[in-house]
This record gives sequence, C-alpha cells and structure tokens, in this order.
Amino acid sequence: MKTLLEMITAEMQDAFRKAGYEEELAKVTLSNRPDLCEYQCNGAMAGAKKYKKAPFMIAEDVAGYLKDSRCFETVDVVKPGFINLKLSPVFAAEYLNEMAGADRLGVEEVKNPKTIIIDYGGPNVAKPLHVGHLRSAIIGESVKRIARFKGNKVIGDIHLGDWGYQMGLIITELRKRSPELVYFDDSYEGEYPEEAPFTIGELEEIYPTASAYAKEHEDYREEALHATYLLQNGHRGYRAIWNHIMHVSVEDLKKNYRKLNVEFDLWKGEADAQKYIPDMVQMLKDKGYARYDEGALVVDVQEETDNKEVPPCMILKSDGAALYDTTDLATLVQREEDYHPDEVIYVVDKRQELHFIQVFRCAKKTGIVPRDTELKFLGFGTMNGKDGKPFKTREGGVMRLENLIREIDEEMYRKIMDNRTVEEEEAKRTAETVGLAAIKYGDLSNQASKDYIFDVDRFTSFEGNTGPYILYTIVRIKSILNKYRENGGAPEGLHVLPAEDQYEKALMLQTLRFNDVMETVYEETAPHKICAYIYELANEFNKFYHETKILAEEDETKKSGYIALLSLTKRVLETCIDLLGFEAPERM
RNA sequence: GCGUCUGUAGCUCAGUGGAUAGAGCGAUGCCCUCCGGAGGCAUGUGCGGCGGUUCGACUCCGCUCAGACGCUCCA
Repeated sequence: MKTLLEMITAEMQDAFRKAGYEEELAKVTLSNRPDLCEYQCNGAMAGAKKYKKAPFMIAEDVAGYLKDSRCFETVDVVKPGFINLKLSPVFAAEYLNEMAGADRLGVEEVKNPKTIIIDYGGPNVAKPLHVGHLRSAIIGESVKRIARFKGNKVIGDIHLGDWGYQMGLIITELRKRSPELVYFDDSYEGEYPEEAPFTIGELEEIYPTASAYAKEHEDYREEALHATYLLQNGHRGYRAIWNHIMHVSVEDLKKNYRKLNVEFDLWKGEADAQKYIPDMVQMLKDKGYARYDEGALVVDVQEETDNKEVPPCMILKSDGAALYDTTDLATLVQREEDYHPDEVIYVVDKRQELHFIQVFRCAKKTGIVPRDTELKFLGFGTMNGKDGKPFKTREGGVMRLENLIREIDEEMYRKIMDNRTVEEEEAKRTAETVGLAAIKYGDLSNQASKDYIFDVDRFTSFEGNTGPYILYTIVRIKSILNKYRENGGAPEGLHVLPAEDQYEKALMLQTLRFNDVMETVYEETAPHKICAYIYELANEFNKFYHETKILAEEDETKKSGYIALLSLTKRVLETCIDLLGFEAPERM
C-alpha cells in the first residue's frame, strides 16, 4: 500500500494541478509545528516567484480544491503561505486498519529487487572479538534485515581476516614452543591429526605473545614472514595448522555472534579469494591497467575531478606478495562469479574509506565489476568510553566483546531482580534479552558514521531513549493484551476506530508514520531513524496509556478500538526492533 | 603539508531549505500514582566564529577556529 505521505501528496498534487500550478510544488511533509497542524505543504512559497503571485494567494487557490478531500479534517492557509493540514480521524483509522491487514504492515517491496552482498570487513581469526567488532556486526545485521524487509536478496559475508601475517606469527610461535609436532617435520608424509594442538584459549594467548615478540626480534619477524610465505604457497604442514586455526576460531566466533543475534550467510575469508589473484593480476597487466612503480605493481585511480591526491591501488608489493587491496579486489572477482551482485555494501571502520575508494575505482575502471554495480562504503565511527577516548578496560587494555556483554547482562540482571520477584532462571534469560537490546539500541540510535560514547549506565537505563525503555513499552502492551484475553476478549480481527481525543489521535498519527519512516530508513541506510521513530512511538503510547482507561472502558466498542490500536502499535514496535536485531521478552 | 569527517543545552544525542531549534540524563518545583510507579507539567541554558546564496539557512557555498581521523609495499 502507499505510504501516508504518498497518499496525501497525491491529493495535494491534484489540488495544485486543478488550481493551475505545477505538481512539483505539492510536497507534503510532517509538520514541524505540531501545535498548528499535523502535516504541512510549503509549495506556495516556493512557487511565488515563478507565478509572480503572493504565496498566500496561491495557497488559498490550492486549499480551495482540498476542502472536499476525504483525507483532511482541516486545511488552513497561514501567514506567508503555509498550507496546514490535519488528518481526518476517519481516514486515519481506515489507514491503520488497512496496515493491520496488509503484509509487512503495508510496506511495499522494492520494484526491482536487488542482490546485495554485505561485507562485514570481518574479524581476524585467532584473535578474540573485541569492541571494535561490535559495530560492524550490529550495524551490518540491521542493514541486512532492513534490505530484506524491502524485498531484496541479501547475502551477509563475515569476510574473515584469515590469510595474513598473523597466521605466520602463530605458526612460528607454535614451532618455537612445540618443535616436535609433526607439522614441522618436513619428511612427514602421513595424515595430520584431526585434533588441533591448541584450544581457542591458547590460540588467543599465542597471537599477542608472538606479535609482541616479533616487534622486538627481527629474526623472529623474518621467520614469521617466511612462514606466511610458505603457508600461502602450499606448505602441507602449515596448511594443516591453518585448518586447525580456522576450525577452532570459527567455532568460537559462531558462538559469540550467536549471542549477539547476528548471522552470516557466508563465512568466506581472504583465503578464499587467493585463487582468483593470479588471473586477475594477469588481466590487469594484459589490458594495460597496471604499471610498475618502484618495483610494486599498481593501478592508478586518480581522477581529474579530485582535489586531493589519491594514491594508486597497490596490487603487488615489490617482493611479489599480495596486499589487502589485492584481496578485496579478488573477492569482488569471486562475488561477481558466484552471485553477480547489484550492490555490495562494506560495513567497516570509517578510517578505511580511502582504501575502499581506491578499490572501488580500480574495480570499476578495470571491469572487475560492471559499471552499474553499486559499491557502497558504510563507514562507522569509533566506539569511545566516557572519557571520549577509544573504549578500553579499566586496566587500559582492549575490551573483549564477551566481557562487555557479560558486564551489561549482569547489570541488567541486578535491575530485574531489584524490580520484582522473578525466578532466577527467567531473570537471567530476560537479562540477556534486555542486555542485548541495551547494547544494540545504544549503538544504533547514533548515526553510524559518527563516533559515539558507550555509556553502560545510560544504555541500560529503563528511562529515556534506550533499548530497555522500548522493550518495557512492548511488555506493557503485551500485558494489557493478555489481560484482555484472560477476560474472554479476542484481540484479533478488531478494528481501529476514529480517534476521540488528542492522546489517541497522537498515538494513531505516530503509528501511521511507520511506512514513511521505513522508506527513509531504507533509502538512507539509516537504522538510527528507526530508533528515533520507535522512541517517539513508545512515548505516545505511554502518554495515551496514562490518560486512558483501556480495560476499564465500559463501552465495549470503544474498548475494542483501543485494543486494535494497541495490537497494531505492538506489531509496529516489534517489527522495528526485529529490524534493529533484537527482541522483547514476555515479562521484565 | 594535503585531504576527509565532526562541532547544536552542563552531559549524551536528534533535527526533512521554512513558522517559536528538540529529546533524554542531570538540577529545581509541582501533579498523577489506576490496566505494570519505567507517567505528566513547569523553570533554565544552545546551532564554534565571520561572510555569501535565498522571500527564508542548524541545514547549501566560501573563509576561519577547534577536535578526530587518513594520506602507495601492515590490515
């Protein structure tokens, strides 16, 4: 179904046309003066110059043709030339009922569904997830759900960092500690053990140790680099270790992402792109895109319109090794072969923007992806602590994701136990549900591209613009609907009735906005606008709730209208939080 | 040095070229306290600065100040 703005804009266009003005002026927006009206059109002012006519006159002409519209209760022309609109309560109720009966609450799918790949600029294997990985997971998951909701085919690829120097480091450190392992015996020709010679815990300790050691010891570093080289060139034993590392790491990663309610369709990584590199490099050379610069193979991506220098895209180092430019390009080759995506969205730290500009340009220029493939960079800002500096543990180290989640869950658990007496088991589960909402909402309610301050106290609060507040509102509605059911009522199939007071109308108007909000959210890839919307919606509900006796209403018809409105509000809220990537408990 | 991004209330953040720039937290004082005491009202402070475009600018453009970040062989 059409969004509300589309419907009333159509009415407005009709009126502009009938009054002899061009339709383009007939843009209707949400009012910024709720005391005066609900929706407004400012087109008369914009048209004043063109028609050499006072805006007020134009507005009056147009308003004359709106008097009979079924959409509006009032149409006022004000001061310079504003056309102020109030929605007809009957029309609003009709719209809401239509929403309630439609698929996806009336949100239309896109006309031409796209195949979209989301690249989460993945974590490195063998390193624990830390807070830096939180944002790409949370934002990517939400963007994925939003795009799917609009009818696109979306493929999420974690895109692991599984092929670089860190692998060489781990192998080297492992060799130093246990040189007797068969992987290091070059004469060994048998099968390698199925069991990995380390646990995830050990792995997580090995990497930082090796990394630190290599910085201090040049020969060790050389060895690690050589091990990396051997691995990448098919050393049997190293390849076996690599398989172990992957297996152990991925299992652990899956466990952690499951806790975040984040899912990937693909667990590809840099290693998967390797086999595409040689042909790609050859192509770049053959077609004359690549040139040698100080021994390195590069592709120029500078464009005439640039007002700054854009360094060339580096394909091979002077020693012949591939780099991350190379891998990202080869990954695009692979994706083109496997999925032929219409769009690839990279949800990565915004500091990588220049790198992706280079890769995108190179991919387009050299035909690795077709011209009309959209390559989007969705850069997110840094998650800072309360001091405004990058988030750290109290000791100043990198905060592990598990610990952060545990901290939040414990805080939620305390609050839930304080509040009311629930079984410990339920409180624990609820704490996890609410805790996740607190984290995700805290992150997503900020614009993705900006740095933000992660404030545990604020995010876990049940008051204000927080996840828990939204969940509380949903739980409250659920509770009312359950009571209604217990008293023999059936919330299903009821109809919303025209609003009779301002609180009911306000709640209806806010609920109505859902489709328009989703339009904007999708077009702008802006999950934070969902947050802003449901916060307002929750507020409107709570005001309505406070002013209205719902279950105690004696007029059964009226009561059924309230229940229908609450059911719909609940569905809108639940749909929205699902798009944000979390859910509401039954009680809290 | 060059470039990108950010700058809105004491703090954390919204804000679609339009009318009187909004929330939350914190502060002060009230009200409600009933289907879940996570509710409502009132008071106070603000668009970094200077110009320009426009009938109209937090929003677009230029300059300037401040902060963050990035600038070929690590990702």
